[in-house]
Amino acid sequence: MDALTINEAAETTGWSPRMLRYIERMGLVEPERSTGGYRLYGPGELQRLRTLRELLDEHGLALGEVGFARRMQHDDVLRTTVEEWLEAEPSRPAHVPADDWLSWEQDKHERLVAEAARRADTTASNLTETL
Amino acid sequence: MDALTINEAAETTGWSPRMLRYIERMGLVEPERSTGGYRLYGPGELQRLRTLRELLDEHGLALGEVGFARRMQHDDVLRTTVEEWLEAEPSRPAHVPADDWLSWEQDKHERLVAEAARRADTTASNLTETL
DNA sequence: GTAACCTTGACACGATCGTGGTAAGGTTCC
DNA sequence: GGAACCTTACCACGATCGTGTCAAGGTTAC
Repeated sequence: MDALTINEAAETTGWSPRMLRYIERMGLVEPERSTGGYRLYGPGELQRLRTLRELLDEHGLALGEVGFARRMQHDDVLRTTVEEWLEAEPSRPAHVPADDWLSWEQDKHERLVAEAARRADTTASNLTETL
Repeated sequence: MDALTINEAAETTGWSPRMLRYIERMGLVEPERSTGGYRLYGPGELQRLRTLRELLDEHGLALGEVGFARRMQHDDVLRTTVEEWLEAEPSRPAHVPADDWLSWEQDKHERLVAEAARRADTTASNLTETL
């Protein structure tokens, strides 16, 4: 048998059986089922469960957040709507008189992007090291 | 003065003052400050607050979810890592031995992280130009 | 200069999340 | 056919989220 039942999968992945059902219910890892309804975890699902744990630990994420990311990826309308709202962040209606405000927004944007670059850099080297 | 204080902004947007502070704390709408520290909501912020309400209502989202989307947008490593994990979901190569598949995943990880760092860099210079 | 407004911080409280347990019943396999 | 496993469906419980309210003190504007 090249597929594990839920307790075996729990054993090798470190998740509890309870959590495996929870993870499935929010669409993160959905194993095949036997004819009788048993969950059958193949190598792909097991690998996915292990990397899911790393994903959460490394970035301090919650399961619900990954579930939301998945929802955004699958729902085009949701994704584009959220992205549009976020892109309007340096919100600048054409007729704004305050020069100060504009330059401040500019500064903030520079700070944010610079920080992202810095963080991306350090984390990247950390990751390639530990691999 | 063409900017509203927090209570006035609450009045016209339908959010409570408490919620405006909460929204600011998770980086969704960050108003300017007066010299004395008062929040000053300009037309851009007010518009953003109203569309935020629509965004939540239309898609049944929570503030924390939009905050997470923003975090993903600003943190390139986080975004690529989550997207990579999600993309492994649907068409996992069915007959590839587990070892091959794993190393293939790791290669992809390295490529994506390196790309993220590079893009964060170039995007920064692009932005400062176009502003 | 004072009334009205704002600031941060703390306590509170229902709702949801992450997690465990248990019960009643079906499946696998020797 | 029976032991060991699985299923779904509940109840529970601490932690966090979304939101309100209050207190002590600083700011604004007339």
